Amino acid sequence: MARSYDHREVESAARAKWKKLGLYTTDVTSGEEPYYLLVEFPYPSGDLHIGHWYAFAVTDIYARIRRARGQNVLFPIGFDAFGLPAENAAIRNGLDPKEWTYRNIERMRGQLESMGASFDWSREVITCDPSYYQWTQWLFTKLFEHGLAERRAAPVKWCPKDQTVLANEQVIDGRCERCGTEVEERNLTQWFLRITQYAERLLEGLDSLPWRAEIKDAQRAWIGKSAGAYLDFAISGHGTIRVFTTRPDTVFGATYVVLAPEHPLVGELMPSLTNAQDVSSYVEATKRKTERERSENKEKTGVELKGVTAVNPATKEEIPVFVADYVLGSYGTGAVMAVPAHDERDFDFARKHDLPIKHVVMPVRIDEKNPHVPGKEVVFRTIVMAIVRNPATNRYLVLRTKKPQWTTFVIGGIEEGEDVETAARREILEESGYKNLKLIRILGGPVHSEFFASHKDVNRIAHNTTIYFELENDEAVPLDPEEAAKHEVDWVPFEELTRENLSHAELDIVLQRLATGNDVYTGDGVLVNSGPFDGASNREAMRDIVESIGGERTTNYRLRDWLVSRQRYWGCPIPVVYDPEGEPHAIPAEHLPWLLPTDVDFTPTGKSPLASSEELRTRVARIFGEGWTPEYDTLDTFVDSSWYFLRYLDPRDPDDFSDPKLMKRWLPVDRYSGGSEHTTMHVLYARFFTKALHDLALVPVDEPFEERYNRGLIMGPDGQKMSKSKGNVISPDEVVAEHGADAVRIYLAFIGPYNEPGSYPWQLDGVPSMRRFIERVIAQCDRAAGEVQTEPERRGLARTCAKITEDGDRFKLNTAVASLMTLLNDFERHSPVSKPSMRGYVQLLAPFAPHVAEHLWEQLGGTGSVHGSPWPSYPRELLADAIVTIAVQVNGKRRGEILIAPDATEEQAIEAARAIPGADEALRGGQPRIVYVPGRILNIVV
RNA sequence: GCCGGGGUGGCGAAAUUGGUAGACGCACGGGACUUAAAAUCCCGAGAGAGCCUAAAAACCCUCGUGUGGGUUCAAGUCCCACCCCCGGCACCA
Repeated sequence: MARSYDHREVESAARAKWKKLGLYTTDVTSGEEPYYLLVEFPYPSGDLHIGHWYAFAVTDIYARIRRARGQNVLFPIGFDAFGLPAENAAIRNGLDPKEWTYRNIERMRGQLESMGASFDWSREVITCDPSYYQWTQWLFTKLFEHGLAERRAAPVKWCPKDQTVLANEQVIDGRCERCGTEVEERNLTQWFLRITQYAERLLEGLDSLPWRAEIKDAQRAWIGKSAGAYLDFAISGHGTIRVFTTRPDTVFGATYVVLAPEHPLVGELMPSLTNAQDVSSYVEATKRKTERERSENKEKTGVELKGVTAVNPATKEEIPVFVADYVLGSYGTGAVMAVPAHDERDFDFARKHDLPIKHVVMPVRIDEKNPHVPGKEVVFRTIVMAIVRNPATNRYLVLRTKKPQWTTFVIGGIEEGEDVETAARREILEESGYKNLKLIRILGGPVHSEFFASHKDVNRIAHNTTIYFELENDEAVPLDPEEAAKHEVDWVPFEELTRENLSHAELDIVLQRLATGNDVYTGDGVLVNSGPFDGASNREAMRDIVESIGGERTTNYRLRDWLVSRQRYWGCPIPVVYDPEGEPHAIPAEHLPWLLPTDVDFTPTGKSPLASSEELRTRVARIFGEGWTPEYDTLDTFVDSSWYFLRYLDPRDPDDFSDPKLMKRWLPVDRYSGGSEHTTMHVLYARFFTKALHDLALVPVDEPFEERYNRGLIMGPDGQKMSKSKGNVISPDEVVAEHGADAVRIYLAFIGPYNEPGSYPWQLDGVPSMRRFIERVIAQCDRAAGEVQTEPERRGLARTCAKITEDGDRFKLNTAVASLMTLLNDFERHSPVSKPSMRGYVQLLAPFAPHVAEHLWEQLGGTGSVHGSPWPSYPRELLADAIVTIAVQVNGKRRGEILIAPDATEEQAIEAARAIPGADEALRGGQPRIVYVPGRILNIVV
């Protein structure tokens, strides 16, 4: 008989006991099996939501499992406490951001404690506290001294509502990440951290990290490495334009050059232009557009720079120069060579502006039905293939040849001096007699195909250009009898133009061009129209082409330098002052922390509120002298969170940002758990900080996080994202008050695997069902009797203990909970269970339901705290079953099962299987093949 | 569009990495207790046929892990093609 329990009483008693025992204060200096478990610290918004519970309660379970296994676990907590909401509260309600923040922290501490989480509160860090940001500032000055922080003018994203600069990462679809306002572009002098210097190492470092593919790939995409080359295009009388391209192999096909509107050369060339007016109004119009408008409009616009031309360094041809906003000023050199035949964007632009399209890479099709015959002569031909449609019947012209039994389109060689269309018309007339044809279009560039031409007994390599005609009428001249004897003319519907019916290996590519009108070929192949490189593989020729035209092989990254200046009050002041000449100087360590002034006006003006502080100005003058001026901007809050895991090791140290000995012992963080939204920003920044500080000999490791897991998302009961407007928000405080923290903890662990992102709807019956489970455990403890453990009890405990250990390490706490439930089911079937066994059970339960476990531990006569008692180590032989059930199959189909020792011999298994009629029958007939996997399966194959 | 992750009962999910598919839980059905209900406890359950029956159960058979093919004694798991959902990136040359 289960009884209800008063979770309030049990929880407060347990927490009081832990506090008295000081159970969760980690001694970081004792070196026994240190394990650093980190979870992203929260922003003190003032209210703990269910997502926080999911983040902290489930990781707490794992911290407790590790501790129970005898390890010294560091599981710290703190607050990422600088940020916009505090300032908004100040602007809107006239509150002091500091007071607002600390009040929220106070409130959230209480809520976090209601989880029963085993945080070591003595190591709490608060990023807005001067004792913390002093070291954020100090680290910034170190980066500055080593050239990793620099000040430069740059076009920056500006949010007109928040009156601040945004990092690229904070712009989502051209809108401010926070308030959704469309962002503008402004040119300001700003502080940057030079993360791009670490692009390659940030990329390489990923290779050896055991993270999930989706995390690594997201970071790789963010870094966006591409190998290519710089090529220089001479401009008539104006030096050169340097372009970046990943496809230098296509330079022979570059038919124009495009500059981004921001490109400095546009201004320089302006005086030489005959259409300077048009060009400058285009550039101005682009500037006025938001990022969003620019990318929304997929129609490619642009203006030719009339009066200047560029010279293609490969062909020496003069080609036009354009300015167009489909080229980004911020990537590569801000200029591209346009190869419309082999680049989708250039193709769109060329079509729109009627620019020449020159094909230089041919796709390759080898006819596997008709491959080259070794030893035969190889004959090369340039040919044309004509697709002719009769619009009246909607059928296509094919020839059925007799000698090799082929069905083909009209096909033939292009003769000296002939163009593609003339050759095609001639061949159509000769082979089919039709003469009134309307040219529709040429289907892209030539295709390189290889096949064996049996009628000529030669291996053929053909460069085949396909041309598409429609029949104007079916007037035809009679065929030459010799020609007519060779083949017969037929008309077939489109559906019959398949690889089965036609002999062209290049059919797929031709039909796709016909159907989609998209002639761009971006793949690899054989070069053509490329001078000395004709016939070579484009990949293999890449290096030589770059060399031959004096280009420079290089690598480009999508990653940009990290803009850290914010025109905000509630952030870490950038520790810099300017001398009378305006040169920046790092503030010396003795003046740190460089305090945030308090005499400021928060009203947004487009400038940092710090600029309104009289105290800051006089402070600078007093310390540095007359004429010296302060830096008014504050740091992006991502800077604060890029090193907090270092501070946790030595949070109160007044003389250093962390302790070198402790860093050596505890780093890297063993496991870091957080939200997938931080994969590309926070985690990348923290990795960058670690590498940079490692290079300055300040941090012993090169990578901060050994393991990184992104947790899933808790959805509302309706499967939708929780939001106040949808009315599907679950308030953890209410659920906890009703059912108790332990039930909520178990439910969150049980809801799904924690080692993968995903979304889990909140099931309303979920928490009560876990409560029921807890009450069944209580009932079982009440019933416990006797001091002698039975063998099955010990086996069950050993197995469950092993399962929790294994599943915990994979962060699959859902199946760990299931194993506890399974064991309880077993115990209930064999009730009563001995007291030592129930004590063992309560130990295994303790990480999941720490309060009630403490209560039961006392009730069962356990000494001290259950959380101070490491799990007993169960002998390995308890894990192996003496007898297992294995399936018996006949020809792979299950016919029954037998009970047998896991190490039984094949003979014993077969003997046992004779009891199963189907198996017995199979064993009797002839010589069955036996597949026996001990402990798993017996398969009889007849 | 590109990259990544997925698709298993009514639902959340398991499956030792090729070896009894659906553990564990929710919801559901039946029963016990109760004057009754709630709570609790016991039993059942992927789908479908067959057999036995007054009806059921046991039992046995077939099908079954998005779709279609393949490899294998054996496929949720491996290979090929395709469909759908989720996440990231997206005019990055």
